Amino acid sequence: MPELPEVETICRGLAPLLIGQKISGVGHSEKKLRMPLPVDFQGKITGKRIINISRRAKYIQIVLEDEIVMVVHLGMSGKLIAYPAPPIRLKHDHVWMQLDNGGELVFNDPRRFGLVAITDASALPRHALFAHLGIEPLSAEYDGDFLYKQSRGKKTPLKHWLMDARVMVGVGNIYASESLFRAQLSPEKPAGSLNKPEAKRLAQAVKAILEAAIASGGSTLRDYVGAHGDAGYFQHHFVVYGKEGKPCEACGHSIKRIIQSGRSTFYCTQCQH
DNA sequence: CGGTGGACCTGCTGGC
DNA sequence: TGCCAGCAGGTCCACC
Repeated sequence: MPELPEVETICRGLAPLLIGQKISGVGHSEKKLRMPLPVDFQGKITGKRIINISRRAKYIQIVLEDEIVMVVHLGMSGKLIAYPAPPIRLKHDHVWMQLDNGGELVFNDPRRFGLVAITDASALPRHALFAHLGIEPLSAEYDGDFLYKQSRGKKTPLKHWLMDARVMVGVGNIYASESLFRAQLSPEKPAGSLNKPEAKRLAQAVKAILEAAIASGGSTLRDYVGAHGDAGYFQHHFVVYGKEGKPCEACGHSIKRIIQSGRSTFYCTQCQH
């Protein structure tokens, strides 16, 4: 479901609602998520105060007192919502945490590709979920030179390469297509065939798309909502994603949909090479 | 090692 | 109206 801009939006929305609150009670379903909940999940977080909220890749990190970090990944369909008062239990609610201001933080995920984990802050970088993650695309180190070097020798199509979290994190199916259109690069072009100007264009395009999406509060397609349960609106700015058969806004040529690694890719065969 | 394809889930939509 | 194929914003793992 959510890519970097959606996760970032959720973190920014949750921070003022959660920081300083104490988790006074915890409940959970018995359904298996991508990973089982930690042993003694309730015991590990009950009574802890929330110190900070941050994002790494598509993971939400909720830092608790005593150097404990609760990690939440939303998978394809997850939501993490802070309610001002205890809500009615919904189908697919998997974890709910009462806060000492009377509110409740709820993780709901119909498809259960998401997860909730607990780790020590000091162990976080070496945690299996984080150890092999690539660069943050909004960091200063992410630039044309980086992409050029990383892509040498790679035959992988650009679209798939952009979504490889071992190279760079946060770019998913929507923003990969949108970024490649902006960079005027074909999703089928082998990553290793990028020249330096193309790599620079791609780095700038990815940053620009992600930043614009964050500024719009992310994209709401089916069911993504932010921390307050509200929708983003970057979907209205999609240029190619979901636009199969529609005219390219640059040249008027019909937008094409292809399948790459089992996922839909949208692009303009006239503008992108 | 690199690349592909499937697995993990539920829910919604569109075509018949 | 009902049914079913196809599709969905992610990640991991087995296999060639």
